[in-house]
Amino acid sequence: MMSEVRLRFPPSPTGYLHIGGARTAIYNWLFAKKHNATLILRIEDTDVERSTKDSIDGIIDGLNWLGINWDEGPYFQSDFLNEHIETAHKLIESGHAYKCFCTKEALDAKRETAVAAKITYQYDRTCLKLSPEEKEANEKQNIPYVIRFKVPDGDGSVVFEDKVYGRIERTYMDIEDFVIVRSNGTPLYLLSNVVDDIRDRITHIIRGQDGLGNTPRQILIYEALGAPVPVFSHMSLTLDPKKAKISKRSHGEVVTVQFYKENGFLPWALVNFLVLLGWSPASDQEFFSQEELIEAFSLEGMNKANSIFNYQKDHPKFFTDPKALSINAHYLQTMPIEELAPLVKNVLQNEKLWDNAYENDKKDWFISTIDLIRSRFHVLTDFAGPGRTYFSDEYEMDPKPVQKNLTKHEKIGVWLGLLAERFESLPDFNQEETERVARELADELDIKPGILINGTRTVVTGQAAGAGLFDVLLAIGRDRVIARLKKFSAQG
RNA sequence: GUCCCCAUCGUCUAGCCAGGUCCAGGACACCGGCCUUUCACGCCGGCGACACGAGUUCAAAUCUCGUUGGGGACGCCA
Repeated sequence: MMSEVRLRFPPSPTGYLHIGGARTAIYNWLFAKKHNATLILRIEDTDVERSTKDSIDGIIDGLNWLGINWDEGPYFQSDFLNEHIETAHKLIESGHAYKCFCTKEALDAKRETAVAAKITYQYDRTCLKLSPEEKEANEKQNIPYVIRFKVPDGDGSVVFEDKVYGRIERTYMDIEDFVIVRSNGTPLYLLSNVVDDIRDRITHIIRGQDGLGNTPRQILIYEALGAPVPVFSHMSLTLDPKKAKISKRSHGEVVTVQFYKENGFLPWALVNFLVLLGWSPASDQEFFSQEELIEAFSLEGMNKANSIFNYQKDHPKFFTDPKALSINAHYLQTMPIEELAPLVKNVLQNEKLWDNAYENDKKDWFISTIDLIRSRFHVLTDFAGPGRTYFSDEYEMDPKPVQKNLTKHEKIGVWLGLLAERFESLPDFNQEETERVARELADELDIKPGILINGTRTVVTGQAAGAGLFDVLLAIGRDRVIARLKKFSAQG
């Protein structure tokens, strides 16, 4: 019987889900799907000081939104504290760990001295060398102690085969006897994480490269416990354009998943973008359905070099990485329109632009209109921004086209008033007729048709860009077009 | 200070493991042209990279060593 493949995503709930964490979750999820494995969500909430309920909710909400589902959990690390402590005591009994009575102050002093002298600091094993009598005396006096893992002696080393980075070796001498239980009796990450992974029978660990340094120490714990060591895969990190690690603290909202949810991203587009940050398929395919991505995914395609999340603060055109935007636009413009409609509904509802008729009497109009205007849109929120003019009579006038297409022409008010009349007397308000009439009028007035056409676009939509004008006119509808033109003409 | 990792266009990357088909391919961005009534639509084109230095070899982006640069870890955080 083949042994079960099990993975986990273990966020610590000290903030919102950020794109780096999401990327880790996505890779674990893809690997799990690909190998028919079990994915576990485990909340590592043992840092009581910083863990919050809001953060847990935010992380779960973010994962749900992205469509990343898990098979077990969420489990909470804090539920297993006793097991972690028991394990530490087992390690003492088996000679793999020992009590250390050194005070934090004494240790800090030693460390500072070493740093000042530019000497590498490592715990000097003072307490390992304690005689049985001294130990007993310390214990009788109830001197607080931490539990340290005893790294094997000699010039051996820990070696493991990372699925991404290859063979990694770390000599015992380079590893100090690390603390696994605090003096207040609570366990530390290195220990808890391993104990939980053993209990959860985790076989594959996919995590950030910042965990690479922990791996040799964790392997030592697995070995001391006689537990099978999982397969490790470390992945490159996501950096900002200055090559600093991204964090909510220094980068703000742009690095949170929530931000993309609020700014009109399609969840799958974000997944698609994120997965390409540090991974590539064997082909040069860039857009994937979920099935295709699971099929294509392989650790082989992981890039060892860190990648940059290329967003420029205050960029006039791109509010996040341009590639993310272009991937989102691609999905927005090509996805089945019936799938897009409810998402647009949601955006319009949030802006109080929704009309229930869009799902009944005006359904055909609604569908054809969003299909028409989406070709220029990049994010869902565009439907309520530049797209607002289709759903409301109150819309912004972009000053640029106003200047270029209206203000520049003294008599434009009169001309557009005339055009409105022609539209009014048209037996049939369709594409051919509206265009014919507009061109005829331009001819009579001896002006270029573009003047009338661009002026109309500006008045009717407030925008410089958009679909073909005569399609736009039909979408907005005869009555509203005429009313808007007349209103402008009267003001002009 | 110690240890670990990495290095191809501005960005994401292909190619590297099995050296020649690579004066290095794709995508996004940028620039130009075309189309057009407009445009962050579409089409066509352009710009643009093997960090550096040695070595191995008939041949190196690909293998080796070094240099430089970058990142990460060294906590009674996770």
